[in-house]
Amino acid sequence: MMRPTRNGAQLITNTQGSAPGTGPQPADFTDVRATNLAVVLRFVRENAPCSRADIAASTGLNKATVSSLVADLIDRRLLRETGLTENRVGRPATMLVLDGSPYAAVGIEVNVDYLTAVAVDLKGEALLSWRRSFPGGSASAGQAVAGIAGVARRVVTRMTKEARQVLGLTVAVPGLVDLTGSVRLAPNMGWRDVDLAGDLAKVLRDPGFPVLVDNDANLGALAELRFGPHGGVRDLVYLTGEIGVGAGIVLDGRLRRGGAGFSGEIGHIEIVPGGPPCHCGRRGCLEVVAGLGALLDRTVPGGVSPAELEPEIDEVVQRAEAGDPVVLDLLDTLAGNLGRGVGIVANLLNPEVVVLGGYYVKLAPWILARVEQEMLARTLAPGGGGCRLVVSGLGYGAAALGAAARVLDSVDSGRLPAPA
Amino acid sequence: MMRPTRNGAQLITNTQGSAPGTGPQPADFTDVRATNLAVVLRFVRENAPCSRADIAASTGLNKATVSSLVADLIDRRLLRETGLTENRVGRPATMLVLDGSPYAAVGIEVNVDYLTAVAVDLKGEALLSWRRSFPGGSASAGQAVAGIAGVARRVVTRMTKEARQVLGLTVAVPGLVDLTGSVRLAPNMGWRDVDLAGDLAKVLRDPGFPVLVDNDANLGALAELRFGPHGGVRDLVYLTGEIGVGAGIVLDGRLRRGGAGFSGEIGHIEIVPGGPPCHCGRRGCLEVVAGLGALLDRTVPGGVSPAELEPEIDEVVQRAEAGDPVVLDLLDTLAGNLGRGVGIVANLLNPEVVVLGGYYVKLAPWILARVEQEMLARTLAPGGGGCRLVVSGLGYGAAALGAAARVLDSVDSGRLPAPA
DNA sequence: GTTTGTTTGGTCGTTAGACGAACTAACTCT
DNA sequence: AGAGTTAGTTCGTCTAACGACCAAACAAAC
Repeated sequence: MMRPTRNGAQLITNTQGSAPGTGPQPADFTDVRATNLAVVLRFVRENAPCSRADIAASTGLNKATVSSLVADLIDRRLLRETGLTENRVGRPATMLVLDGSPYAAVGIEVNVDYLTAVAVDLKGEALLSWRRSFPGGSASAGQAVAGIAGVARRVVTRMTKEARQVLGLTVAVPGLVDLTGSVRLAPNMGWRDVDLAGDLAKVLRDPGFPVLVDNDANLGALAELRFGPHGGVRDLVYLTGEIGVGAGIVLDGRLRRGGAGFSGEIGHIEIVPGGPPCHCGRRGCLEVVAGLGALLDRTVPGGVSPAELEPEIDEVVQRAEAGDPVVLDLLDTLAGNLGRGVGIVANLLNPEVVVLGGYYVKLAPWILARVEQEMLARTLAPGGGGCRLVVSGLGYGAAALGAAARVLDSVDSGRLPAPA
Repeated sequence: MMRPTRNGAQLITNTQGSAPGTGPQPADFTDVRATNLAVVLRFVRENAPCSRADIAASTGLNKATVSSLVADLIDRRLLRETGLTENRVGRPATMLVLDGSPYAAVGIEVNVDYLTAVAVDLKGEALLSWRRSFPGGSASAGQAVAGIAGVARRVVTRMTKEARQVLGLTVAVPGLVDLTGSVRLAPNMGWRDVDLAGDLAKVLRDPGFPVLVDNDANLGALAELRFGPHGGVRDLVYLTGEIGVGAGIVLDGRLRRGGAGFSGEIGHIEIVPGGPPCHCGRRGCLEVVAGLGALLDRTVPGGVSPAELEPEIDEVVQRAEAGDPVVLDLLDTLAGNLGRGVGIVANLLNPEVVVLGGYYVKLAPWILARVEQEMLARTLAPGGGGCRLVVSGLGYGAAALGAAARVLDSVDSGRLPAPA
């Protein structure tokens, strides 16, 4: 068996929210420990059930070190010993799995018309999945905060009843979210400069876990990265197909949020110069030529109300299935425009995978081929630079799931709960 | 004085070219040491001259640890003690500076018509800057490799004569370079699948230093990051203004190359649907509506020969200075199109800075304002999300300088020369 | 000049934690 | 039963950061 190379790992140092301009943090022994604990945790996540010996062989860590790390993780109730292996030569191995029972990660997705809450255990398995209607578009920001906090509280009490400790809460918002978790602009919600993370922490008064806020597309990308069928992909772009279009950008294995946290605003890239007007005041934005709001405006007489997005999409699907030439033509045009947007992404970022999410999933049978064809035709690198176009399998709760995944990510990168 | 927080630094672990899919590398003590050596080295680079006590106070490392690390770096001839401080209360401090004398980092920029070689010392100060004409467009790849190797050899012997050890050589190429340093496609050079890094290493037969190859825009971005006046910027995009247009993308402090290394191909994003044809076979690419090759085709009668790019640009500048309305109009159109490209970048990546490089520098007086205006008008985030547009001050050797910076980067991130 | 205070930088002992080797445990196969 | 194999633990070693202390070298106050 090949011993893995050990050339230059990146230590986890306590640089969570380090000020920009702060150079690289110095490291000490606790960083080594944190790094290795995270390594073992992630290995078990990806290879459960597995033995201490497996971990040592695959990671290159010493057997003794692995034993110590595993004991630590068991103390923290992150791992659990399960049965022994049988029918094998040699001493049977005690297998290890993630302990699903003591913790929960909570994600809430805020939308114009509804609010989705999910909780998952350490393994990422769903514990709870709620969907409530929610007057996000019409309520004030304060009311919205109260509504979100109410749901969060109910989720937390439910988890507490199951004897689970909540490790964190992340809220997904469709809009520009800065790096502090403050919503700078969310047109569909009618929000501007709402310090959602701060307000929520205040309303939940000392919840005992971190409260984060991020963009829905970013969190959708995290959901795909963790729960999607893309083994070990390090460069991925997720596209939300809602009323608007947003992108979540993962490069080298991590979300890239840009200088202020506003990356991924692909929806307002100009695709058709002089094209139809967009609510943002410009013309020909990707959102108006490949977004679903604009599509429905053209297929549904009398315009689209955000609250009724899903049934209207279903109607489009039915008409497409029935072969309605008007709808098929609109979908083909949409696919062409979307393909041009994907082509831009492929040229500029060269991701391994672009995932179509949201309602694009339902429309995939009629748009996927054309989108891919346009993307390939527009990338300089042969074969799109290896970029694959796939359809999300996560359904509509992707951002909420990604919000929960965000919590698990912080655990995986070293923020472990204290031992009992 | 505030003690810096020490919460979660990222250790340098020996993961230079770790296989994709390989999880995070486990860490051991040597990683801690490497991380801290790099921290001290970088601190001195940014704060020279400074004392051991300064380093300890600012980094949070223990004084004893700093002494040990500094001794190690002095052994490796990376640091040097200089004089003592005077006229201060207390014991005078022995000041430390980067030792400029024993090492050199070499960068070579390959272009269609010329070849630029630079060498810098540890401080980044230029030791040598050559520019040779070079029949890159007409020669075969093999001849080109021989030519590059020849120049490299001369630089190395020159450095050796000055008693300097060459720490590495990086070659900048205008084209698609994969992650192994193989040139997949360089239209202007007429190259396809040339394993430049491998071939050079072979021709230089065991040069004793690593030979890397990267895209010219990527390396331009590194040059801006290290030598440009952008203090501590973590998200930056560099645009090359040559015959074509390329982008080098830095996010969270590091180059992001994409899954295959082909990121940054902004030149072949479709800006004007149905626009003028591009040599790549498509229409309306940024390159043909904002590239300098296309500009010169319209201003210089009889088309442009790549070998004469600079004088022709100078002629455009003269005509612009003279107020030639045709040229001014063309430049304004170019600026509008370029601004749309920059707007795409700002929306998608939200960099703190976009740097215009190459020959855009000479044209800046006539294009900068319009480019910025278009960029701001097209970004969803207010104020362009904080994105500043600046002109490079590095001149034409930016990619070569960045190639050398690439070598220094690898030193800064822990790849230190062995002690004497 | 003497004293006092301040700052630098080094020494020494402590400690965390990874590593290697040896060892024990528990099984299968012959 | 014995040989072979694999798992996991124990123990001693070693690296390197850390805290405390100390001597050196200066300025300022007296």
